[in-house]
Amino acid sequence: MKRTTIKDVAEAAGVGVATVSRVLSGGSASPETRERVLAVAAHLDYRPSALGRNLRQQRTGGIGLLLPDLTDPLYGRLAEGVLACARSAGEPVLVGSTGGDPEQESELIGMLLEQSVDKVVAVPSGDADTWGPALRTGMTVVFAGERPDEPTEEPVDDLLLLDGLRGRPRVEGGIPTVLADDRSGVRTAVQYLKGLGHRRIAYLGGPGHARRVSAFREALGPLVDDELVVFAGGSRDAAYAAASGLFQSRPDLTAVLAGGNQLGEAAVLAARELDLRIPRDLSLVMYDDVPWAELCSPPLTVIAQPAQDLGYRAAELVLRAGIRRPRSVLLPTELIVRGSCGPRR
Amino acid sequence: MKRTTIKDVAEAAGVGVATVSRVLSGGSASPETRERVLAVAAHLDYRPSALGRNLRQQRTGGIGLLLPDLTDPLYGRLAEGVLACARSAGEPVLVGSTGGDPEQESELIGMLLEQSVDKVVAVPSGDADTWGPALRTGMTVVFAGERPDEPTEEPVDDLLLLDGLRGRPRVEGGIPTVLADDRSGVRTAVQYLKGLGHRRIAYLGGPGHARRVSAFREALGPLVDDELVVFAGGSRDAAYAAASGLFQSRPDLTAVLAGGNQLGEAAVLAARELDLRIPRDLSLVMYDDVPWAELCSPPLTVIAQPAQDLGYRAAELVLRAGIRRPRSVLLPTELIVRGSCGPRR
DNA sequence: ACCCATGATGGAATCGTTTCCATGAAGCGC
DNA sequence: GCGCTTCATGGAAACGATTCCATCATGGGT
Repeated sequence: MKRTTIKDVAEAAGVGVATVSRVLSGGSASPETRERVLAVAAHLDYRPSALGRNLRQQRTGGIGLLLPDLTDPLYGRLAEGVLACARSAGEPVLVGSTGGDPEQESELIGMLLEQSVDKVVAVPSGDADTWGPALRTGMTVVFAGERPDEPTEEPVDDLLLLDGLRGRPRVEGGIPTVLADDRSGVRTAVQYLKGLGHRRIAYLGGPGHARRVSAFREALGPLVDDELVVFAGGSRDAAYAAASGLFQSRPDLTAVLAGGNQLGEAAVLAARELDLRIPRDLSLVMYDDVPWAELCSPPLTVIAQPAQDLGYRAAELVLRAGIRRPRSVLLPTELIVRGSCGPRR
Repeated sequence: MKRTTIKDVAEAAGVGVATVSRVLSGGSASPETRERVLAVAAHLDYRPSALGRNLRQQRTGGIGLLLPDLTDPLYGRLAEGVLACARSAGEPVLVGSTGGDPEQESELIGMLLEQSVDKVVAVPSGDADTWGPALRTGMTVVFAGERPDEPTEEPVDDLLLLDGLRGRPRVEGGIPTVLADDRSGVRTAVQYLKGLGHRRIAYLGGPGHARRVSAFREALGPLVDDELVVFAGGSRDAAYAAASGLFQSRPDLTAVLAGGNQLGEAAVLAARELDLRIPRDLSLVMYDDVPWAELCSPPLTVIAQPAQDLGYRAAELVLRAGIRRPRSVLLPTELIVRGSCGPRR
């Protein structure tokens, strides 16, 4: 049950190991030697061991993928994107799910470090401190879908960051990031709701929503009401509690923008529980298009992000790093109007 | 930017590399040496390279995870289970998504082989041929959630297999498998529907549903109508087409069991399109509980599988293999009654 | 006082691959 | 025919860890 090594192939073909290695990695060799080696290798079903190669070359092929939760369809799609890109490049993918916890994230980074994985795509939960060690050892990191919260949230800062997206060094230390254009997505949704006559619009947010919230405030302008911007923790229960609390404390609101699909779920559930009819009593726009949005009755109006592309592009960036200095990318979002929004009652 | 190696630690601590290795892996060493080495290692932020270790030990820690599609919440949960178990064991996880295609599965197995991953949890798409190479090289494989289709589907065979679940060698060559108890899940659902008075009950199935279908036939007994057992390919479109075709060709059916959440989705959509009201015109039971099942209106009655446990147990088995010869496991399913089933109209 | 057991320690081999370098042969121009 | 270049080729080093084995010191028993 021993693995066949390059040495076995070399012996069987009557050549040296160096020659086998060259043939297999495309180096120069005489046609007849090449043919013989190839034949023998195929016959012995030889597969070069990635372990030996990586150890020698001081680089592990393979990319790491860190995200908060594979259960969330958004991240599931993102992961599929990364997997698709990695597969076409023939690279293995190591995944870890952080549960949104910076500490677990940090632990998982440690594991990747131990595995000598030097290319990572991450939906970050932690901040600069969490990612410092990774960067210091020379890991190539690309963030996808999220970006570590900035210490300050002033609009001017955010504008600078957007500017950075067009090529300037990033505030986080130049980590390239693939994001959906939340700003424009939120703006479109808010304007749509405004156009329907809504004035008291709430934002139901989760962790890491600094960008979306600031876009929300900006789009709403003078209409913004701080009481209508609420945050829930990461869990389903917290989301439900937040939604329910919001609807009960402010029965005057007529529209709500849920910042993620779990929050949207919570909003639908809470509304049903409180006998608020959608869209008659309450208009709802949910961030992220998921299959069940169409199954809901009424079907939910959503802001769709190209989740799979997010992952694919991020993986592309991380693989190309070194060849070309990676730049950040902003992908478009789309407002998909279904049936969960109506005119202000 | 060079990695700090065991040699660096050894020099800095004024000892030999062997001593460092021993200290770090719990071998014997004098207290003061141990302390000094530990201090130096911590100070240099030393992490042993998994590459070196694995190469030497001829075994890669780390487990491979192969499943059809991370986008499907069922597999997402299963993956989270595997990840949770792996994390608690400190093992990295390599994932691949096969798209349900045996050829891609085979390719991914090849990649795992190259990476010297010798422990794999898989939701298999291919058959014995696909998995032969993996087994021949001594990989420890555990199947989860699915089992490769048997060449024959005779009930007697199936009974033998169930028997096998209690500990006898399996037909596939003894690969341990962690399954949800589909047989009992389907039976419960069918009896529930029968109890509501339904007689013409359809099964809407997908690839790899041999077990569920045979359980369905068995539970339905003489009521079974071959025209009411339809299969769709893996895609959403195929599922929708199958559901729509079924409803149109047999308007006399009064209940349907959808064999997976994508099929359930398709059924809800098709029913809506054809103006069939659930549950008035049509009762629906869906396999697998997903968050949106509760959001649907009416909320869907489902057969819940412990997807996360499936993954966790499978990972446990694959990690324990060698210590204890792994046995197959059957986990219970549960019928969750919500609002999508009514009495026969 | 001597010898043996015990335990700490470091050197060196090893895992499978890539890659540098030396060797030898062959081809070519003069 | 000689010397040069060019090319195929194989030996050996290197990667970073573990582990076998030899060495050395110490301590206890006789």
